[in-house]
Amino acid sequence: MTTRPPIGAGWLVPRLERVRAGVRPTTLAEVERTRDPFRLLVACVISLRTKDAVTAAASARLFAVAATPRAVAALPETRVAKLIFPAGFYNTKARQIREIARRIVAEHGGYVPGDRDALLAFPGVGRKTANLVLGLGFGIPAICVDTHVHRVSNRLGLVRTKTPEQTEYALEEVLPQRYWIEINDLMVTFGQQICQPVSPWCSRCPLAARCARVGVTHSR
DNA sequence: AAAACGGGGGC
DNA sequence: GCCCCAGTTTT
Repeated sequence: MTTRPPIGAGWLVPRLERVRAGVRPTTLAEVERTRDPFRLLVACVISLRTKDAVTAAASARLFAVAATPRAVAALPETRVAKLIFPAGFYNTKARQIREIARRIVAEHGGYVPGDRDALLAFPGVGRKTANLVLGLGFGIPAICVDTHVHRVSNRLGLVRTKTPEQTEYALEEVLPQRYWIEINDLMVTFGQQICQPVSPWCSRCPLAARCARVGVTHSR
């Protein structure tokens, strides 16, 4: 039984940054270069169970027509649905997006609230979406755990958790707060390019030396 | 904790 | 056909 030295942020983060520097940004990352909380919020809702390229195209079409809560709230639900097609769940999402826009206008003076509980109260918004909006849109430290962040964190041995919410809290203990906002983007890129769900590229992974490889049976 | 939601795209 | 997808909500 060999004890592996713990992976510290000072070791981990520069290597993840190198991975990200080596690849062209994903289409969804381009969308999320915006700091506009409303666009981030809507793009996040659209992204649910939908591939990032489809999400990026869908949100771009919607924002070309309506990019503010007031403008989106004024659109008929069917119009929103047509604009975000072919994102998965497009009917459900159209209703949610419009309802979110309506409530931002009615309850928050037309501006996305920079408050986690207020964001979570919107339909279709969970911790992942709320934390991404807080981090990227408001600069409020938050770790946004999607499937990539959850899988990668556990596979590396950084945390040992069952649910994404547990991962969020565990990562807060492991990572200094200054990394909380960027760690999501870093790990997602890493998870897409190297540490894929099945058959990850361990042979070209800059973290392989200290990876616990939890749950990895086949690799390249 | 597990299933439902609910649908296109890629192979 | 079958499996995947930068989750959320309900049972």
